Amino acid sequence: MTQPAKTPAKRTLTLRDVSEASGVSEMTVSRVLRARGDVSPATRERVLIAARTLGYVPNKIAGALASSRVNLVAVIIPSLSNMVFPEVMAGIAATLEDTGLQPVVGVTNYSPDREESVLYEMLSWRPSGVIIAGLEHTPAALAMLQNAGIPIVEIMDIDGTPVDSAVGISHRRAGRQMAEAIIAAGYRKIAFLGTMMPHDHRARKRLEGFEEALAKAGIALVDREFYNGGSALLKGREMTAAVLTRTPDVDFLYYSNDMIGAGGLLYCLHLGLEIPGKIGLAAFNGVELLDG
Amino acid sequence: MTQPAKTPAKRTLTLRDVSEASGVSEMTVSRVLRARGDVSPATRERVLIAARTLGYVPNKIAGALASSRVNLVAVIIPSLSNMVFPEVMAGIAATLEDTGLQPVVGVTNYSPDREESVLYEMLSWRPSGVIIAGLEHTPAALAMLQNAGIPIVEIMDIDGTPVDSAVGISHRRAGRQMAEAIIAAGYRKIAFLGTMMPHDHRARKRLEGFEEALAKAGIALVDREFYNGGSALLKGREMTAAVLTRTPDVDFLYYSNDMIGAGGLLYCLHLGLEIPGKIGLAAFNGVELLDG
DNA sequence: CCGAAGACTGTTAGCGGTAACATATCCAAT
DNA sequence: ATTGGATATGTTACCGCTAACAGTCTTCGG
Repeated sequence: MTQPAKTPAKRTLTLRDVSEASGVSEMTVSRVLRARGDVSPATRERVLIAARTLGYVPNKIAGALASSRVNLVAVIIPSLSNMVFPEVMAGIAATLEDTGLQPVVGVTNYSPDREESVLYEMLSWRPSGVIIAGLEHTPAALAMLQNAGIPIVEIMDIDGTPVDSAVGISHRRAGRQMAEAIIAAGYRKIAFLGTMMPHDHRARKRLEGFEEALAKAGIALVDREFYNGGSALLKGREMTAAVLTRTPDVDFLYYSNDMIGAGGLLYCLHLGLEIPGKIGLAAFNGVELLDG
Repeated sequence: MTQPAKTPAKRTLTLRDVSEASGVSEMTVSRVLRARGDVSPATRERVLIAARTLGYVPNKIAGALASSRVNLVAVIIPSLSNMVFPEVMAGIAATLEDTGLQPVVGVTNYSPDREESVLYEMLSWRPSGVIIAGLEHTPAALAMLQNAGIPIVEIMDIDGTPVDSAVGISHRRAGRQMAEAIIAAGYRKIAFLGTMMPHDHRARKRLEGFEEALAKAGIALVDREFYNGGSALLKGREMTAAVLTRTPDVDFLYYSNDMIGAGGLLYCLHLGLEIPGKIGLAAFNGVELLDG
């Protein structure tokens, strides 16, 4: 079986190929391609042309091993199906844009065990840093984070103790403030509609803060409806229908996330309910929508 | 400056550390950790305990270099802010789940140049395969894909020629069928609301197919409204308002994506427009919503 | 009791780059 | 002319791990 001359047996290219094609040492090629150290313009040109002609793509695996420098940042989040996370990703990507760092996403599906294994997998690529959502981790995950010897940033929550540093908001406080605003607006028959995920600690903390503030005002939730799965308009409709049927005198619907909130809003409009007169709605996270 | 005995200067651990701690060769440790080859149960146990005690995390960079095997699959998509893409990601992740392969996402923001550089960056990690959205790429990107020597799958579109293999739907045909259905339902004053992204080829093809079918029925769009940016409820409202003001007699609104469609639907409901009597709406992609 | 066939473990030689140092070259300053 | 210091390029020794092969030690049939 012969290869046609035009397809030269396609071995993957190495620095050596470029070096031979341009008549300089591998080291010089390496310097050109990384724009490091002094290389004469003429040589640089020759090398670049050779590399481009051959279609050489550097092998970062070898480079990273040799230099023990990796331009990757591990980003570990619970999900992509709630728009908050893609938004956070976009923010991270934008920030890293001109640092030479590259985010690599890992998704845990709100499972602590998956978080642990995703983290292990990511750390085995020796990233320069870790950005991870939340402050709650398995003991093994915590140990890995502590021993990784790289910067660790825990995001989107500050109600707890960070391994290294944490940025984000207090969800407990957000829940409290939401409750206070709702009470101040005069609503009293308040229902909660949101995620049941046992491991969505941020949602849990918001609800805790919310109920705490309600309790302080001597109010309890008149109804609550939980669900599993991503945030979706349809879910919001269904859940709203369920609550309105079960508890017709409810006067406020508090959603744990924006998308089901929007679904609920759609449903209420559909029913012709007067908003915010007859019934009020609020949700957390806020796709830019509002002004029901 | 001395280190306290408890914090032993934290060098990063290697196979050698585990090998010394368990009294076997590095090779044997390697075999245990990869569950490859024969190792006696007793030895395996000792090694695993040592590894766990030390908190050893293998270095995949070195492993990949030595074995030239990488368990990564590059996934290149235009955006994360349109829910289609996170959904596709979830599907890919689920499929790869038990193959030992791991998806790595790259986002291009619909820019061909960014696609090219993201691809370059990804290929430099020598992934086992590439999954990339769309069939339109820069010449350089095409060359890289062709020369990578790994499986390339172009997804979400089949209106064109794939480098290797393509899976997805024909957006041109989808656009045509949508138009035909709308015409069949009796609507005639049809407006288009959607993305202006010059490089969203799928949206473009849908619109082309749509107009093609309209033309065949002797109909032209009565209005069109374009925008930039992610799909968002608010945008849908604004655009819908603009169209309804500019072209009051419009009887059908065709949105290029589901989220702005939902925003438009909200707005129409808000106005109290009768749907689908007075005005019809349709959108592409479909977050599970429907039944306006 | 010997040799062959497992079963287990060790040794050696890279994988494809880069850090660090060594070696030219060339030119200005003495 | 000599020298010192840029400037430009090459050499060497790994980075941490694994493929391939080379033992060593049992076990077992004849």
